[in-house]
Amino acid sequence: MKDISPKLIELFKEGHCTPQIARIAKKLKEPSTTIHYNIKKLEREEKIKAYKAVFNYKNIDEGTCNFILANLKDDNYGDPEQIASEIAKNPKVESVDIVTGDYEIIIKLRTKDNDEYYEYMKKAIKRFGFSKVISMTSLKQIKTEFVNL
Amino acid sequence: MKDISPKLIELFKEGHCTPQIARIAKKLKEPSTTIHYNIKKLEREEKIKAYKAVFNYKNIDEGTCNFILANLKDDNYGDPEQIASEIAKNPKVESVDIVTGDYEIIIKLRTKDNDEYYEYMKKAIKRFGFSKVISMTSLKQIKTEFVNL
DNA sequence: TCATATTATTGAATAATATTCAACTATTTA
DNA sequence: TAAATAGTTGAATATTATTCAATAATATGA
Repeated sequence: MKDISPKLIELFKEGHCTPQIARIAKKLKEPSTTIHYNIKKLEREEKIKAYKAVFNYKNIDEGTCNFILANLKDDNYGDPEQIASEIAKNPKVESVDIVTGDYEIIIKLRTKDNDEYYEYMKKAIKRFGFSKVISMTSLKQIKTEFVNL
Repeated sequence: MKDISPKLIELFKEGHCTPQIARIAKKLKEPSTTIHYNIKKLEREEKIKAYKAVFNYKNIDEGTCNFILANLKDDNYGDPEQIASEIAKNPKVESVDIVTGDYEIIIKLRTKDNDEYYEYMKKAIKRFGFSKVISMTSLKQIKTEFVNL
């Protein structure tokens, strides 16, 4: 047995997919060469970043989802981008934004359960120098990544 | 001229992509039939929801991104899911979650600019019966949908 | 424990699909 | 309005996914 699934999930989170030209062509009632041309154009213009999969996170051991609003300690206040890039490296982190308002950073984090979430927070507060932090746990996800659940 | 791009972007937001089995096979150094089998298994088990594109939103007229935290008026308080589903229908809405904490709903909204954002808010507050609302504008996106920008 | 059933792996054959190409059309530019 | 550029398209080709059948590994149950 070759436990390939976790590797596939990892690859699919970021890319390793490709457009279905024939199906789109049929749907839009255009020749597939026309669709092909237009997709390549979108890619050339860098409008498309990646082709990837969206998961039923409950079914892949990432059933817990939290929005974390954080402030940085004064030491790091000047360079939030650097910190944000570090945060982004974690594969459990779905998104990282630097935002306006009472908090500087919003992290969307997907973990297996509350234990894993707690472990993340414990380390993150120390490592990234968060000062004020609040979390909002997603009780119900209606739409993610533009996909209705 | 056939202005196909907007239609493609719409389709790619939700799906119309497919895995690149051959490339994954090469990467993982496994036969493509093995990769194929394992992907189909993930789909059968409903672990994969969709295959879609991620965009450089700045390049597709969705350069403005806001996190909206909202409370519902007492009238709707009992059925936030119904409201959330309505909110999710808007293609500018990337995600909708019902969450713990001071606010009931988090919306991630992508608009062309602040004007479009303002128009959305004006209508949304009325239509969905938001009471307290705060917005956090994303000044810099480091990672979205698991994809580093 | 061992027989049987189920699940997983894989190479070879086939079917489906993307890609290239060249001719043509529409649009933009100067 | 001529020339250049960008977009459309059918036919040919190259890639790739899919099916299939054989085999191997693992799980199940008496």
